Amino acid sequence: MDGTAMRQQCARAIATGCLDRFFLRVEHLVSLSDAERVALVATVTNTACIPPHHEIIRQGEPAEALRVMISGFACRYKMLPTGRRQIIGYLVPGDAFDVRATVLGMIDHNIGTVSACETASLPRHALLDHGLRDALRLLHFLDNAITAEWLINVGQRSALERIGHLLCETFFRLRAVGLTDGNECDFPLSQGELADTLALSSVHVNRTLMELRHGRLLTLRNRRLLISDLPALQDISGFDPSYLQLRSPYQAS
Amino acid sequence: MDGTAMRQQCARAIATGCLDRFFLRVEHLVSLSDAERVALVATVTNTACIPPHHEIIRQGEPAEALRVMISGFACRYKMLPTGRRQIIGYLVPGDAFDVRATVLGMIDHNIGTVSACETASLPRHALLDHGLRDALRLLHFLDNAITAEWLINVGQRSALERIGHLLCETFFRLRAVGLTDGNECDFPLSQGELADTLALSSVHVNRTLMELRHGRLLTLRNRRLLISDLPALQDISGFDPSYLQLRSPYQAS
DNA sequence: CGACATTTTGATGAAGATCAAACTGGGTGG
DNA sequence: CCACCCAGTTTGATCTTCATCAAAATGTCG
Repeated sequence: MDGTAMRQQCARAIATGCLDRFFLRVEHLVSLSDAERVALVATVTNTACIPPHHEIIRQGEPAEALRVMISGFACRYKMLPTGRRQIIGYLVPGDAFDVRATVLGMIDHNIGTVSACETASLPRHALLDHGLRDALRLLHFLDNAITAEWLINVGQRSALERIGHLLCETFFRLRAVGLTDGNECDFPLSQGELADTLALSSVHVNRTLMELRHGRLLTLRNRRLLISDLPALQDISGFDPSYLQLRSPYQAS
Repeated sequence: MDGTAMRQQCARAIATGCLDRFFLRVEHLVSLSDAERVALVATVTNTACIPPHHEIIRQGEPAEALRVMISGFACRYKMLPTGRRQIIGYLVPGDAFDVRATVLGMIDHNIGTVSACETASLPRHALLDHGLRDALRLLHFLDNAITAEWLINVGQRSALERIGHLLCETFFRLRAVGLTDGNECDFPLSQGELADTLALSSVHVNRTLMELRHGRLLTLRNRRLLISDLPALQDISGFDPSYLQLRSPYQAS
């Protein structure tokens, strides 16, 4: 159950496919050659497995390499002196932890796992390649766009809309890296975590989820999300995927 | 009263000091040589004066140059289909409109003036200089950090804390570019604009401002902000300026 | 099985929204 | 200089959404 031990223990070589989701993600933005992909996989210095509900990065900790999600869900968050927590973003497979860390040498928020996660580390020098450098910049722009959308979500939308919007967003992001199965996907967030994300109480999240279920829009059970009527869900939650910058087959609903 | 006409009319040469606030801002992050500063001023292609409450950039509009605020307040915002508006950031003198525009060729939100504004445009090629390129990257990181802080503000803080936090933030930002006068500064936002920023109703903003006034923390009158007790204001609003990345004399309270 | 986290349900309370109207104050034109 | 206008501010009354508190039900995993 000890995190450090667990990480070391799991730092076995992960198959060559460890960056596959990352490549899928990146190729929504730029094209990489086979040679570039192979070279990049070769630079992976470290892989780690982290158990669920475990802190990976503490705010301000030095972090020069770029870490990439291989599998699992993690979240960025900040704590307030009152003990309240605001989750400011999710990391899904293929996402980079924080592109800024490669410049600033640290991350200005905490990152913790939601489900069990595997990560890979790319050393800074591996990121200088032109195509990849551009892609990372665009990925960072995207983080930005998502945070702004969350601000709008929390600021202007009702509980029902907020939940619907987050579920749409996550579904689209997972679909973009090939992690959906029809209209289903993994969704390991507890209602308490949803609450910390959407600035609602977990009780209200619960009641709103039931409302969505009774409206036959979606079911969220056993860490699995099934969206029964995506267009309707997008409609009631005001979700427009264009800010996610996904390539066409995934862009449209 | 017509904006386009007004812009053309005002597109006179603005004195060589037009980037002074921008340089003050940038030099919190990197050092520029005199030569670099002179060269940069020489590349300014356009200056404009825009009247108050006027849209400058509409979402998606092409915008390749980097525009910089010379004077005045402007805001970034997005509209929802319901007609509600969320302001997602403010631009004060010395700020760049949107660093991403120089890469993406467009801005993904609207920008409008709050008070009358002057802006300068720097063509893309002028930004390749190494020191400045780094600075722009850091400025972009900063936009990020501010947006995340706003998400926390709207998500987790009470009306009183939210208003106090925004006022502290703005005061610090203005002080960093030499636009404060003791514990006073210009603050041209209406209560309705504060409401759209903080996700509150303007009625509630009004009542909360009075509460702050009665608590002898600050006065906001005639578009002018006077913070009577900055440490106390920071304290009640949970404001920690470190995310603004300002150099030391302005860093501490 | 038993401990523990998570979900569900109920009852009550509070922060802030909404609606409506009066008041203020600066700017304009006569 | 005054009358007027319009935007913004202030005040009051009422309503809604969501938070909080508490406890029961369900599920999970060693």
